[in-house]
Amino acid sequence: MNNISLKQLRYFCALAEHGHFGRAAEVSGISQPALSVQIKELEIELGIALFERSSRHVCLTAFGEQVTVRVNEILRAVDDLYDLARASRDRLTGRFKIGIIPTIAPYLLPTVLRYLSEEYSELDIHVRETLSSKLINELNDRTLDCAILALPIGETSFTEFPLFTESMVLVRPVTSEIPITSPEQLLDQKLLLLEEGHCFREQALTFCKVGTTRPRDGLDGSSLSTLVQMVGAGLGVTFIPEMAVPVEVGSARVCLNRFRPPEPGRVVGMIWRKSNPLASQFERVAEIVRRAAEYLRHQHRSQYDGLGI
Amino acid sequence: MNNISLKQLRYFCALAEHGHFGRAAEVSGISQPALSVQIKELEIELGIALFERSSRHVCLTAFGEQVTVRVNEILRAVDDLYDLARASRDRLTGRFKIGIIPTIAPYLLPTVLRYLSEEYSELDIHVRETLSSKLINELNDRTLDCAILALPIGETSFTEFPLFTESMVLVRPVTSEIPITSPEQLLDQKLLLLEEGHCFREQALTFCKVGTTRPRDGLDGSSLSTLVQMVGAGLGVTFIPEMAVPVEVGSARVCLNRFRPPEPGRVVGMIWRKSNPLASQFERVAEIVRRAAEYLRHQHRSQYDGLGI
DNA sequence: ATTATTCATAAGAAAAATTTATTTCTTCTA
DNA sequence: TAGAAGAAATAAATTTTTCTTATGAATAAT
Repeated sequence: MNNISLKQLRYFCALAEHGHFGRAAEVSGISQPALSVQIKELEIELGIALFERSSRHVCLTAFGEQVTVRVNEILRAVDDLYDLARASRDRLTGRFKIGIIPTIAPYLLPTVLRYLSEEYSELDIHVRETLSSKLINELNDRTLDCAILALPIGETSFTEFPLFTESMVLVRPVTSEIPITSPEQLLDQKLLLLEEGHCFREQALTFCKVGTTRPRDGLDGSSLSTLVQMVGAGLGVTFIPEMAVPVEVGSARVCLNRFRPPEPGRVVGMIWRKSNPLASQFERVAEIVRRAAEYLRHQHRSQYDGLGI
Repeated sequence: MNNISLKQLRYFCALAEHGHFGRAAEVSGISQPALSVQIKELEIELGIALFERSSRHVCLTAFGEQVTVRVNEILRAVDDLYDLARASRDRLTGRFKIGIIPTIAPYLLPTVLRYLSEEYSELDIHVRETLSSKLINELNDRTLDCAILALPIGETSFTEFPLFTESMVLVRPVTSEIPITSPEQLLDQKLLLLEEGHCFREQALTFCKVGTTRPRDGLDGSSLSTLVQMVGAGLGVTFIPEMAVPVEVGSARVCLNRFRPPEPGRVVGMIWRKSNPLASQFERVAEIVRRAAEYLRHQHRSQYDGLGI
């Protein structure tokens, strides 16, 4: 019930090369008898002689010659594994699946992808955009490697890496003259929100000190873009995250207001499974994402000016 | 100074397939701890994790996935070695180098090659035609696998396999009316011989009871064909081996005479190194050569009729 | 003949792989 | 929330494999 071993194959190559048991053994760092035995074992295992021994020379049989070619390929392939490992150890390679929530994706993703592919040229990046809860499931399923979403998640199996803090901005019709005195008051001005499931919805409601359970009046939008357009049409007011402002507020006839500190907002971060062996690599990835976000924020900071509430 | 082993790679594949240490171990016919240890060793050796372990699942890392493909190829290549061995064990394959002396080659070779390639379709046959002494050197050098020549050689390191006995035939000009009473007498009729080195020359001289050392008169020919043509031109007489008759005696104006039994002749046989692992195969080869020669002899037996001396 | 070279074999030693038993951690359940 | 069950890691002991040293046998060189 024995089997060919790589050791035997390496010994075989040494002997094929040197044509001399003693020398091949020396090169292989073992004694001559050890080599003799292993070669013999290999021949027994294959059931056919690899070498022709005579007192003066040791040389390959025709079969041995055929084997040499193949064995060299095998050993090269094995050595390639080491190379592959070395390459993978230092830098992320292969497929990399990143999840991101819809209230961040459109604004952050273009820059992040640019930054990432600059840093990891060989990385095959796949993006999945969906709600936090699904991202978390997919992370647990190993369908995703990491996800960018609002912290905290509160699962002990994940590492949470905070990227940046993002303020909420109030979006009102340009015609609106009503002064705002308190967050709660906004509810009376028809607060438009994202559909159930979006964490940003919950964050907005929390800010307004309203429980999630309270029934809404059915004006939920499926995207921030839709919400802003609705506000522009005078249907109500809404919040959007700071980062969405440059993209969503352009054509719409709305005005923006920042809040007085402490501004309402959320922590956006990256998470991954603690058990993922690439965990250490992910910190580098997260850092790149952070820088991408910082760059974006810097770009846009000047483009609008809000009034404190 | 440890190294990857094929065992580890097989275990790796089992685990990659089953995603469960216990089950993979069972399939591999070892205990779970043994598998755990070997996988860990492999990961340590590569310096990077192959699997992501968590309480519920064991699954490949991105790196592990890359490795799977390569390892499968490696294991397949190793298994191919077994197949190759099995194929080579029962039948001769690969390159097969056969030597043959010039006084046999042209007559025997076409038939032998046909017979051989019929029997061993995958055999890559190389032929070397030269003098016995060179053939023997090349056999010792392992440049040749076997040789067909006149026996005996008298080297203990070779196996001598007799193929057939071949008579010498006397070739005289058709005009010759001189009766031949003894072999010695032929020398006076200008005996034409092959150049120094050809064993057939020595065999002829031996028959005429003349030592090799005696200086010749410079009419040596380089081939049997030349000799026969010279005889036809009336320059003398010669011997040729029986087998050469159908090829060499056609256009030439010569007549042939067989000798009275016991006919002079030589034993043609095949030799190979005793140490060659394919020795057993060579007996089969020799048998095929023998059959080829027999066929030839049968074909030609009727084509001429000699007169006993 | 004698010596040297070279591979094979044998027996004991070292190293590696494996087993059983146990621990740790997580998840599932009552 | 305690406890049981499942799964992998670890530990210690054992078996298997590989290796080393010593020796033998065959052949070639002196």
